[in-house]
Amino acid sequence: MPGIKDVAERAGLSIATVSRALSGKGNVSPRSRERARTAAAELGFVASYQASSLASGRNHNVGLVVPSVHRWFFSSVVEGVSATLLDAGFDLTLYNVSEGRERRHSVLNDFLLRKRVDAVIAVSLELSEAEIDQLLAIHRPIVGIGGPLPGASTIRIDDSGIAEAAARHLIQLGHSKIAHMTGDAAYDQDFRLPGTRQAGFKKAMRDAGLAVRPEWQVSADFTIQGAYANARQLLGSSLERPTAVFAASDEMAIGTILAARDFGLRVPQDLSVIGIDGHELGEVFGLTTFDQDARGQGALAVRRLLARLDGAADTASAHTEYPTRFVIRSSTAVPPVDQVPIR
Amino acid sequence: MPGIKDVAERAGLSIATVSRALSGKGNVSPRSRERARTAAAELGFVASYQASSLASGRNHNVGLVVPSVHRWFFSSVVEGVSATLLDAGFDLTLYNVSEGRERRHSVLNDFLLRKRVDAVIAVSLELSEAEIDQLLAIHRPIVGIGGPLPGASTIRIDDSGIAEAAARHLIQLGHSKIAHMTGDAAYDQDFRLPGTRQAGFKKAMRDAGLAVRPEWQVSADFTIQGAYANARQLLGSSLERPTAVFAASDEMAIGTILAARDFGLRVPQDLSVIGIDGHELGEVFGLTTFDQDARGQGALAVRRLLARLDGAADTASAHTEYPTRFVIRSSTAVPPVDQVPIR
DNA sequence: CTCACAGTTGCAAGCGCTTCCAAACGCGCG
DNA sequence: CGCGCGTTTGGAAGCGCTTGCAACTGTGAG
Repeated sequence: MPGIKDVAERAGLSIATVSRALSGKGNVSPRSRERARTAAAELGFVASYQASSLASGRNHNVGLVVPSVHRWFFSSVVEGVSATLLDAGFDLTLYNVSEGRERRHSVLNDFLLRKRVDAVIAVSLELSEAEIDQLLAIHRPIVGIGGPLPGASTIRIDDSGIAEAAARHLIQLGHSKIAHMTGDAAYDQDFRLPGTRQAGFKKAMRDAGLAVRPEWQVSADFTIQGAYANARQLLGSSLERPTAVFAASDEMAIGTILAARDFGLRVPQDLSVIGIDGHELGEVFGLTTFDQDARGQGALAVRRLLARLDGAADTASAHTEYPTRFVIRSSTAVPPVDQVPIR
Repeated sequence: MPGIKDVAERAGLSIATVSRALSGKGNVSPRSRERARTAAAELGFVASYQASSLASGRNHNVGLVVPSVHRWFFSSVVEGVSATLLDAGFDLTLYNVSEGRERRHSVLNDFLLRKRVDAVIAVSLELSEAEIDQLLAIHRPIVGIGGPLPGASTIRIDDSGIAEAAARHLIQLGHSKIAHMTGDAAYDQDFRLPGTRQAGFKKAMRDAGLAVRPEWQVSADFTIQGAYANARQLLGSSLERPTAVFAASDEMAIGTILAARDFGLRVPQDLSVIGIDGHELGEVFGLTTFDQDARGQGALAVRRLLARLDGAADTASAHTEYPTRFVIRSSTAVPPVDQVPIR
């Protein structure tokens, strides 16, 4: 395996000049640069990351911490991050901490601290103060996506505002019996967003003078199948049935639609359903939703990190509210006539 | 940020001894080991990966190349790989080469060759000879999952056998008008599996003396939404309709079921559908399928690599046929009576 | 023709570890 | 009590790059 020394010999240059020529830093005459380049190409030389990291302190590697890689939002972010990073010549080290708290602990402690990453992107992670301190202590740029991350730069959508708008959309259509499917309590430890979206929902209901019925507040694990099971409970119950469901994610909205179909409920004639995400599958179900461009959020996070690594003005605590797009499809409509508000 | 030197000072030992104590290699008295450990703990010292890699040649990092991170199979593999690797104290560098050929090229050339990874796992990548040579040239363990990878160790399921069994299942139920939804031709460049599964399907049909009608051979991009669109074409066509569909993946099977529902077709009364994968969503749709434990395949790949890194006997070209499990649910049944084979 | 200066280049000192080697040590045995 | 052996230890040489520094080159101005 060729080293920079071999390239230097072949090019008839010193190691130092070759290094500068290939890295693009420092002044090198066009002629030397060309020589170094061809020599490197001929030998198939690529600088060793570890050696150059060690010497320069720069790793060309960012760590991405996600709570799961299966759920739509996370895999979309991974995709956006990955593509942007690869373009910039950076490696992506993935830390999937789905297995719970200890795993996360060891990741934070043993892995991120090993100085292998130049920066870290944390997605939807609600960290303890101690964990945050630990992260900040390594003095590397951090950006959080989709969750609060005190002390770090964050990118997130207006969860509560969107939830409010979603509920309002249903209300304006004439619905008053609106159920909300939120994230599991178990998840709320990590992601505050279920709570935030729930808050937006409640606000809209309150503002409209509508009751938030506890029996219509259900939760699931953010997956289609989880939501499906719980929506069956909700819709199959002998109690009064809501005319609309606002699900905190598209996957849960889809699960709800599937459950509705099982009971012969037509969407939207018998039941309106609205989600949040912009899941690719939404189109198949005609799902009305708020499209949050998760890929784009990932890409933005990377761009921001790279800018900071390039010494951009300190945007350490820049908070971006990523825009969303309201996509009205066919899963929402006026409530069934025989069920207009009684009042 | 503390270095090994600080630990040595604090412990009253030499750098060399501390290194040995913490890495567990070489002889160190229990007393010194203990001292080194506590000193390291007190300082929060963690050895720098790049320095130790540079010195030792071992990286504690494996590269994972996947064609996508959205599709079920890949994200499941990522999960299995990630968990197993993290347990072993290894980092995972993710290369998502979904963006096509050039991206893949640059990944292979610039990234993997940078000697940052100790081993690589390539998922469903059909590589050119040159690319394979390149990979093998770095002299690192490689294992391929779900696709052929000449010269490397591979893990895969018996694609053609399973496909054959799936088709046979339909045939034994009495179906003769069987459609097959395979992977897009575009994908076949990368993954030979659509072709392999198709071959199994055709064999079963041939063996049963059944015709493989070209108009019932459709393909999609392996996603639910892609399959949905194409299944609508298939089922909505004015031509005769098949009584069963064998989809090369669960996601495509689900897309097919959704399309069937659109046309008022009941599954399985009017249409039987069978898939391959073991997708979590299969349960919601009562999908009959062959469960391939993708997570497990990822985990196995890692274990195999680690064994090789530990100097296990050369299993460089070990090929494992990963077992699958036939899961019969409610999406397959005898064909509708008014449509029994005409012959 | 000389001087100053900006643009190039090479030398060599690290970056923070691992590991070879030889020296120091402790022990049991003759 | 001394010797030899196996164990433990520290010194020091790298691993393959980057980069500060000083030396060098060529240019245009004086």
